[in-house]
Amino acid sequence: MSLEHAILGFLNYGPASGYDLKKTFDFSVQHFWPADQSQIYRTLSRLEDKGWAEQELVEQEDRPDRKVYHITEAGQEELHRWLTTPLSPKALREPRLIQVFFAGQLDDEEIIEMLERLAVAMRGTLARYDQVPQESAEYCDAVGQPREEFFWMLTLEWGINATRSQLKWLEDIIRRIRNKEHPSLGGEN
Amino acid sequence: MSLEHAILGFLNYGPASGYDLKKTFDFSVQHFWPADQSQIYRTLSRLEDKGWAEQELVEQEDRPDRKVYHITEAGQEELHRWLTTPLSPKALREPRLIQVFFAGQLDDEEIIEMLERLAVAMRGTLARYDQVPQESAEYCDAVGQPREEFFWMLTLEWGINATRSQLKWLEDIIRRIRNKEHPSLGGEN
DNA sequence: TGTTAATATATGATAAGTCTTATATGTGAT
DNA sequence: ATCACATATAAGACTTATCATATATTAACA
Repeated sequence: MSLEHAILGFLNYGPASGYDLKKTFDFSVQHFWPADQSQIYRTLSRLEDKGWAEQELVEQEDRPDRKVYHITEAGQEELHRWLTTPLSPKALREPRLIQVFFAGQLDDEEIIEMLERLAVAMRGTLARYDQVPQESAEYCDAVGQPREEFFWMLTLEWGINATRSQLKWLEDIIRRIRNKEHPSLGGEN
Repeated sequence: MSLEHAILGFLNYGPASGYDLKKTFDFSVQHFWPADQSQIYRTLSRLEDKGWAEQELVEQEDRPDRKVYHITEAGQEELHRWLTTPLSPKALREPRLIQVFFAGQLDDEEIIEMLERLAVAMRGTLARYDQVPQESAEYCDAVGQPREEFFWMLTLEWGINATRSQLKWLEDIIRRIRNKEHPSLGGEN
């Protein structure tokens, strides 16, 4: 399971509470792996059950007590094992492509609307990617590991690259449909 | 939920049983939406509960009886509604990027191994994409709708385009790491 | 004769993720 | 004085997906 290992990955940088982790997810990997708050807490206790993390209660006076988790040796081994294990292709799902696959059942105007909406969403994604380096700069500084930062930026590059190439393709498709370079609804074209 | 609507999409081409649908999924959308057999059957009965599909028992003498499902008017409306509704960005998950994100925790050899393995998987995906047109030709002929075929081929193009651009990016990264253009483990680079 | 594959459907157990709500405290703004 | 917000954790209900297994029939194959 990916969330388990993503959490182990972050714990390997240093101890953290569920609350910390939620924030970390939201400004680092949120664009390719959004994490639910309650799922983070549940996963943390599962990590403890498996012996991959240990809990430490940190009492606070002005705020609610924190449960800070540390990665264990077994956890580090598991993280390393997972990082060097290929993911099954079943893990990959593209719900947007299902919409494209069945788009022929819509009329041309609706299709163009749908594809334009996809394009708008992608341009939004690209705009958000521009913000990520600023947002995560603080965290990068805190961790202060240039090697880590290199790979974080790689995932950003991946996202930007993938989104750009998909957007280009999308724009081409919209153009082709606008030019009626496709079989029409009910026609034999 | 995407599986529900993907099934509605296929039922909109014509009646089908769970068994038929499993085969249809396996040679059409399997590369971006693998479907579990038992999940297909459960989803079919859910579609019936919701009034989006109707069951018809087709008795057979030499083989087990079939439960053939037809889409209803309500089902067609729901399909249309879904096709024209934007998907939430939460639906998108890239487990591979989690591995890249934490790759800095591996040593350089392991990273290159991991990335090479990703590249091999992607080349395999590209090779499989080449087969899809042949595999689905039979189904396309059966449905005989050139408009549908156009959009099916679009999803293929999308997949090929996305995989190619990601592979190119990956190869560039591997080259950069081989050239030591990244901060080293434990170093201050 | 026994085995495997294809046809056809389905349940049970489990895993993983989402959405809502609850609880408790402190701070700053209106 | 109250309202919203930040800090902090967590359970309940539900949805969706996966994995293993069960059942029943026929045909091909060794």
